[in-house]
Amino acid sequence: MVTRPPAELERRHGCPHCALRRLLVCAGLDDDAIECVGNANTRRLGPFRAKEPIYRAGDPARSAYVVQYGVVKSERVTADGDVRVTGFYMTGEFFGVDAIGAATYSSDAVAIERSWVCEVPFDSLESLCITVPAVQHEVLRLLGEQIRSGERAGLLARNPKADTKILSFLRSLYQRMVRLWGRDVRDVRLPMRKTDIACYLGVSPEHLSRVLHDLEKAGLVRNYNRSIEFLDTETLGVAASDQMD
Amino acid sequence: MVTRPPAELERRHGCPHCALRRLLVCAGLDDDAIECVGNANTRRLGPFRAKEPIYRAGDPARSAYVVQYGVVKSERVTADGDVRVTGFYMTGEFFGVDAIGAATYSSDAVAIERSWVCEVPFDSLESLCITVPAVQHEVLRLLGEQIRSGERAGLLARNPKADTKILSFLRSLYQRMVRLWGRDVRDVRLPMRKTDIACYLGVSPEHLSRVLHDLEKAGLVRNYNRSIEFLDTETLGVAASDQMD
DNA sequence: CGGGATGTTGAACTTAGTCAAGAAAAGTGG
DNA sequence: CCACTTTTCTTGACTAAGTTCAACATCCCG
Repeated sequence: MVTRPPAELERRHGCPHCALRRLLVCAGLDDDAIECVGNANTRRLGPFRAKEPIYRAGDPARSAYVVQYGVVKSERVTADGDVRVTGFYMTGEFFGVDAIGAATYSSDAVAIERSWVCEVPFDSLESLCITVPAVQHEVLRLLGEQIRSGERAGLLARNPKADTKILSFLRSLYQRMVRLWGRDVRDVRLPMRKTDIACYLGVSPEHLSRVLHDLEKAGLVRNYNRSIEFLDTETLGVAASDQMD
Repeated sequence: MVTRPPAELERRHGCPHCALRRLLVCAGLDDDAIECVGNANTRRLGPFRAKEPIYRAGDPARSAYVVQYGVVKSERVTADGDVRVTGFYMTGEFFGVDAIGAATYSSDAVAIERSWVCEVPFDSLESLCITVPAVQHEVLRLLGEQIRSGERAGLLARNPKADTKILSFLRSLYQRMVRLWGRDVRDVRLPMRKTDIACYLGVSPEHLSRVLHDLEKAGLVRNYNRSIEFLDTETLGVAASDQMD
């Protein structure tokens, strides 16, 4: 059964076709053009409870998704048999896009907290691209952005210093949250487990714990048991060029 | 001045519009449809000599490229001021695709050895996508593949064990070369410098040297000064599922 | 045939992972 | 709402791994 996400978020990102709508607005289309999005087979799914999968590795890949409200992580089993988190997705962000042109998803997508998502079938998207060139342009831009953000993440991961990786991760997450909420938020708390962050960064949980302890002593963050709060937004928010590596 | 790459390669990948042509053949188009590719503004560039840039970070991003013959690397300066290699591209592979929808390139693309490339302007590609839906489909598939390969590289990079990273890197490179040459090659030699590989993997050159030494003792590779030769193709060529992490 | 770039080797040092035990939350069920 | 179990996180001591520094060998290019 599908219920609705909290009212405030409903106002901000709430239309059932939020994903495509935002895409189209970016593409500079007028209301008439946007109307035809109603024909696309997008639909809202949820709520997913914490730990509930949206899709699993091996499922036939048919749609991308946008987080409408909540937080989703993707993870996969590596060849050695360990699990590794491959991404975190917050309100308004796409996931599953990496499955375009693949037969099946290569990772699980799992809700971290109570979440709603908007499903965007690949074939609907594709036909919409053919109909409306501006949408195609916007979709290509989106895919390019995906490639770039993946590259940034890879660059971050290759940095041998764990401290740098962790700080960069916090920084980029902070920036995403500021972009999302549109204001300078200080009391933002990360919803994901520390183990997930450690797993994402390829760092041992113990070491992450120690580094966070140091960052707390330095006054940059406050270290809760289940989450992290940003304190020194000056240092964390510095220029986007610093966010990589 | 533009001369032509070696004759054998000319036969295999030689048409001036090789990139799009291959794309279209994959898309299942007939010769008539492929004919119209001639209208796209693709052109062959080269030869670039070793260390000569194809584009630089900050240049306005207008085209993707396909390596027609040779090897190209991409690299960028990180926030800390070190240089890091972000990718290697061999004959038939795309690079610069990550700049789609961006104002400028974010990395340098540099020839590693004498190379020819085929330029594919973004706007030509985009209008071709609008004209021929099958091309659009194929381009989306290509971008999806780019995202996935970036994800695989990131996963590899996050593996804490340097040995695993190095072996995975060799393995995936070996598989790419087999795919490229279409036969089981044993005497394949990697064209890039060891320092480049170390830099790409985020490992010190010294450590890479030691690991390669061990791999040579184990009979997996032969370790030349400027390059690496694959010996134990059995172990290196194992199932594609092993190539990540 | 130099001279600069590239690669190798060894030793000391630094960093991060592992193991094990304990503390703090969060979920669970009465 | 409270006690109990489970999960998640922290802390400390130890160990393994990789970096750094320095010296040397080798190769390639002009």
